[in-house]
Amino acid sequence: MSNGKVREALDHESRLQGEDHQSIRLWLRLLTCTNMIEQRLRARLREEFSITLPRFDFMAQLERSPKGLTMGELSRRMMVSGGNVSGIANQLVSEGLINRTPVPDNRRTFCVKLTPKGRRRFADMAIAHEAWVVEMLGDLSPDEHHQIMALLTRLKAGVTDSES
Amino acid sequence: MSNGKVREALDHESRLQGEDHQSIRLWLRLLTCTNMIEQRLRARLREEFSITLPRFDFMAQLERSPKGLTMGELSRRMMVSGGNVSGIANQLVSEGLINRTPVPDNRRTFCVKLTPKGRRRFADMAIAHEAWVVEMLGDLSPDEHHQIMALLTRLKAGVTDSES
DNA sequence: AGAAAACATTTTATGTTTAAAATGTTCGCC
DNA sequence: GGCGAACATTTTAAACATAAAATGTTTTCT
Repeated sequence: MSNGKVREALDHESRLQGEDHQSIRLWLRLLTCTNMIEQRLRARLREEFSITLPRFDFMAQLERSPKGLTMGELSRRMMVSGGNVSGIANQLVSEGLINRTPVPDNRRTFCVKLTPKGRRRFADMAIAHEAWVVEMLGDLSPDEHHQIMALLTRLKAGVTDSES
Repeated sequence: MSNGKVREALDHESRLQGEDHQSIRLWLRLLTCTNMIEQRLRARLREEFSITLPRFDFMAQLERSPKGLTMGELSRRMMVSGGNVSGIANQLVSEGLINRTPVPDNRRTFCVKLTPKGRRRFADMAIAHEAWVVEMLGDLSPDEHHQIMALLTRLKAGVTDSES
């Protein structure tokens, strides 16, 4: 955070216009954009497919890894706690959309995969989901897409670096 | 969503490289960045001040509107459901950090404000919170800040427009 | 081999979030 | 004035999320 504290101390009043405040505004803007999109997707998935966003995300991770994933890997990729993944998995298993098979050479882990039924179900949803995202982000030109991706890459790296 | 469905039908395989997929990737990147920052802030607020992020956000909204806000307005600004705001408000009232006063000419609404105690409490947290955000986003130059803000503004507008 | 550390997952308890129903209030309109 | 629609909020039930403890498994070290 370099000079944040110093400026805070020296210049308490004009801080509201300073570059520190800029970071807050950027963070809030980022949060707003993400929340808007997320809520829209959540509502539509519920309306059209009666599914929740976490369950959809879970299935999306598996679709992207046809060979299957462990619970821990799913937890890491979805950035949620292990217990949470465990609960969602139970529901999807009971609906017959995924299965948990033991791994021969490591009895601690499960390999989680989409069932054929789960794959079919997900395929339908994915087409609609992609269309919704394209509809929301489609106003940006390919060039703008590139720019914002590049900047978010930089941002992500900065956040990662800043972990103590 | 323009030509998404058409390309899907004509070119099922190369779609993975297409511009539709680009939108998905951008959305996922956005989500990842936001989640990373959000989880970091959530953990630190809990460690240092034993407060949750929603409660902090609630107080931040009130700090920004010294004249007070209604529950509905808070719900809209925080982009969470009304019932949620109601629950958080109850907790903050019981801790003496906010108060809910009836509005004379409209008995449906409450005017919610920070108490002096709430204002003092928030001030401490806000300084630390701002430092954390600056630490995470501070790697970006002022120029990059501007660019990404401008692009997110465009993005936000596009999302808003696309609501049926 | 056997103890201890590390690991992967599940369970438990607590708390948050949401959608939808319920409650109470205001406004428009006849 | 009173009926009904729209409004603001709270309550309720179900889903989701987390941290911490518990369970069972593997690895490491001696």
